[in-house]
Amino acid sequence: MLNEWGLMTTELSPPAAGGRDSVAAEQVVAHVRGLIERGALRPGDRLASERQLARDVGVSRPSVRAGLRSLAAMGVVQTRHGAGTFITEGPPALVSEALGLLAAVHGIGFDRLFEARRVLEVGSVALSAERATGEQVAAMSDEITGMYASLEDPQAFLRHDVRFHRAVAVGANNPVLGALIEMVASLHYEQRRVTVERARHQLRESADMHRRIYQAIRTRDPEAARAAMDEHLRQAQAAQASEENERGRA
Amino acid sequence: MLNEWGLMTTELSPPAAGGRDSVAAEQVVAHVRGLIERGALRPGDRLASERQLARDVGVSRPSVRAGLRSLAAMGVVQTRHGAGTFITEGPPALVSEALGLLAAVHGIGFDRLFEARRVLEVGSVALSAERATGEQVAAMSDEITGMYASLEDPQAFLRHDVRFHRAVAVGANNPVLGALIEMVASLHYEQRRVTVERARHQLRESADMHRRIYQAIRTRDPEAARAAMDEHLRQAQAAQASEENERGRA
DNA sequence: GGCACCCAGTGGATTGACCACATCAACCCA
DNA sequence: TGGGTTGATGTGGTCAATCCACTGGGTGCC
Repeated sequence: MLNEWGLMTTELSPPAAGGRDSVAAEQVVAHVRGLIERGALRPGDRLASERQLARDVGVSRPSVRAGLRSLAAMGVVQTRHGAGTFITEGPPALVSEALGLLAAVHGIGFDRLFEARRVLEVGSVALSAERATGEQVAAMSDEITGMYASLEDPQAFLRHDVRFHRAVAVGANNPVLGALIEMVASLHYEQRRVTVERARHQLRESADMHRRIYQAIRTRDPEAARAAMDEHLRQAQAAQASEENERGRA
Repeated sequence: MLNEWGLMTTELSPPAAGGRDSVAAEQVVAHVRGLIERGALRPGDRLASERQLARDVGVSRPSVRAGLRSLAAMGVVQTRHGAGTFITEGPPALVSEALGLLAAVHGIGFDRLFEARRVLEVGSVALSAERATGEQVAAMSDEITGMYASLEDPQAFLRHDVRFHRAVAVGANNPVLGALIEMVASLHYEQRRVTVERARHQLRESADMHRRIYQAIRTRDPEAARAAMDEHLRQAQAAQASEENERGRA
């Protein structure tokens, strides 16, 4: 699919992307992809055993394992020792480890990651204000309530925070945006588990901020929702940055 | 790292040893990740040979290959037969095949993909209007010029189209956004190579549209840039959708 | 009927061997 | 002397055979 570089190889700009990998393993990937595209494999379904796949595709078992490992690294399948290999279940999700490694390789700072998240979530909240169902809006409301109820428990507060943002993404009814947001945001969660403890006194302010976002969605006002989310994330980014600096001095 | 496992294997003699999942290959990934995070591996660098890595990490060569295959599937490394394994060079990029498979598994339509791209590019063009360097703006201008010069050559036009959008993403100076946009947009290119041929008579209109985006960036007007890009992509999405329908009837 | 156990099937990992490819240096010929 | 050829060497790609660890369900015992 991506191999049509005939379009773009004209200059240096595009990723050189030459190295075509192993044929045998790619045959396995193509085989599974075919089954998926034909609808023969759905989320949660179990693939044939490695030994059986080897016979089906006509390659050795190590090659089958290589192909399945590629699919697993892309988050398409999950393997359970002794049980089998299964199409990944649950909401569409990309492997955030890939983004983490990409950031490490290119020395990408936390601010750039946060900025990308802001673009995604600001766009997403506008869609959510336009088309979130009553049920989805109610789910957001629940998390806001949970935040106000957890002002003395940072870890619980963070849990509701995360789930509110997830609910907003779900309300946008776009699984691609949802997967992208989750991939970027998941790189923040770990760090925030630490920082939220020291931000105890800011929890009320944060809850108010989230409530403003919620109300904009509730009243179907995309522009207000966009503005509120933008302000919230800019503020959160600044807070995280100052935390970063303090840790740097310590 | 190795000592830890050495201890465990000695204790493995009694059948009670606690189970670990798929360790060997992950050790390789962790090893390479460590080298990257320590700055010992930079883009373009060659990793140690598989046989050497096997000795370094203390696992077999197939396990090394499994780990490297995971990293390759995530786009972190590229393997060249007979030459070695290298840290992926060029601008930061994610593997779009993963997104394609994700879309196939969950039956995600083209409109959702296009919508995600719109969110990303609209946000990106605003940043680009704020902070693109003179050199970057000039690069965009070149592509606009190229588009007007290629009104009779759809394939060349498309090349400039793609490169203009890339230039805008680069101007945003956010490698994460750039990688995300490229991942989503690359799923469109293949299809557009076909559709652009039949849209010959719309090329001038498309060029005008792009020029409007460019001028908004040139005059440092993020809101105008955002609006122009939004309109452009909504229109492109609609055009593609109608093409889709026609192909369905044919 | 309930429980423990066992076993067939599955993925995980290793060894060893062989093949295909890329690279470069030594070589040979013009 | 110069340039093309060729071979050695090291690399990744593939395979076969084998054993280990785990899961899940069935079987037999209590």
